[in-house]
Amino acid sequence: MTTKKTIERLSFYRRLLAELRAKGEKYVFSHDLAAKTGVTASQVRRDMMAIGSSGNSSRGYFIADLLDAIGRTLDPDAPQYAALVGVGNLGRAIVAFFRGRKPNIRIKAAFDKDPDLYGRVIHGCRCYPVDDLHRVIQEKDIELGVIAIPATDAQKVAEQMVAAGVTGVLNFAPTHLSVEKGIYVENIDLTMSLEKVAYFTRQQRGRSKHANKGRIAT
Amino acid sequence: MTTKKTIERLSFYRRLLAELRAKGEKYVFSHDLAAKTGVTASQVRRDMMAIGSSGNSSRGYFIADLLDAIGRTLDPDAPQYAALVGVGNLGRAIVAFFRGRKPNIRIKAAFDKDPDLYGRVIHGCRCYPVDDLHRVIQEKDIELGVIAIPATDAQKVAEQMVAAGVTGVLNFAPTHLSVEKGIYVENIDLTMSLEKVAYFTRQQRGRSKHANKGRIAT
DNA sequence: GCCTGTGAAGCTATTCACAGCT
DNA sequence: AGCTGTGAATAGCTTCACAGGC
Repeated sequence: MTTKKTIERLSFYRRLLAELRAKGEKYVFSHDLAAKTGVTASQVRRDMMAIGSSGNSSRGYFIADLLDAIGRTLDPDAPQYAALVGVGNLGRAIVAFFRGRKPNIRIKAAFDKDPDLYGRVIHGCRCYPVDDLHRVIQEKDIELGVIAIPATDAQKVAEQMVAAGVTGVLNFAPTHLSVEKGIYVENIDLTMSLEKVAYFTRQQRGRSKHANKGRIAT
Repeated sequence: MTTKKTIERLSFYRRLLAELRAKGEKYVFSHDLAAKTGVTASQVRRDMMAIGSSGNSSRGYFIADLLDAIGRTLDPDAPQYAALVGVGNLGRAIVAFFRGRKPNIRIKAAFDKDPDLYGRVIHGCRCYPVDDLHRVIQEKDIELGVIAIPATDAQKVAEQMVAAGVTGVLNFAPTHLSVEKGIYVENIDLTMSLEKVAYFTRQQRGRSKHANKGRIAT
């Protein structure tokens, strides 16, 4: 089975592999990839197994094969569209960040309650009033939602999105979204992450042994 | 032991508890907190145990006690300062986001290689050239770093930060930072998170059973 | 000799289930 | 009756270690 943690690492390996390919490399050993991504060699091999990719004892893994296999797992066959709610500082940064990055996963509409934004195009993405959320999501065939608004309004917006047909949400609001089964929610909580860094940094003051290095943000 | 996952949940419980307190509530049961945060009641009780907080069978947990105990665990005794590198869209959003949010964890300086920014104050945070990184980090007694620059430059900047005395890093660059033991690194990878949402959303198309709800971004 | 693929072992995290309290 | 605290059970994830291949 392709588990959550494996999916995260695949996304990570892929970037590395793409770099290697760009450098003209053809093959890679599990321990190379491991060293570059900060995981163990066994882990890399297990992950490759999980996506049905296999290497060869003398040359390691064939990079083109790996990239194909990872693509088959991670990339949608048909494009998937996302809508963002909350065109504040964070929302704009998110739109800018994803612009053109993944051709098959695109933020196609942005919503906000500030009327000054209606009709404006922010980093290539058109803004709509939240009232049009249902209509626009359905018209544009959007299935992913990105929530970048204060915690107080997040639950309501999530419900509206789901009602309109969204089945996966990336939530930046520091609150638990309660949604029906079958809707996938991924949370990114900036405050929590910073608190975590601050906490473990304090823990490590002095005794620098058994370092508890954070990994890929899961 | 207070493990990584527990720390994440504590940060989360705290927000809920603060809201409850604001509403005038005095006590809370583990299953209430559980329902509101999307974890199980046992989990809540285990977490409270981990920070040495205990409840009472008839009223549940005393909210003020929990908040104290969580604060003792999560909050630094003395303020901890952070520096951000990369005053692009994302960097600005991060600075704006944290501004005034945690009095004891503050972003005190921002660095960028764009000379137009030098001396400017972005969302209350002064910008410096990256060349001044070492000096400013030492002068301002900064121990946390936030990296919001492209992957290509991230490793180099991380090394400079560590050399200047930073011991914990929040990394938004989609790359593995290789740092010496004893330095804590927490990664937030936006591309990966969106890919993950897209992936699991596809998995759930059709069969909506055994929903694989994402939790707190770990 | 050094690599992959993988069963088995080892860890870590979560949930169960129930004794004990109020 | 319904809650907390917690040993024991379970589930999930990672690493070990080694057989087999080039």
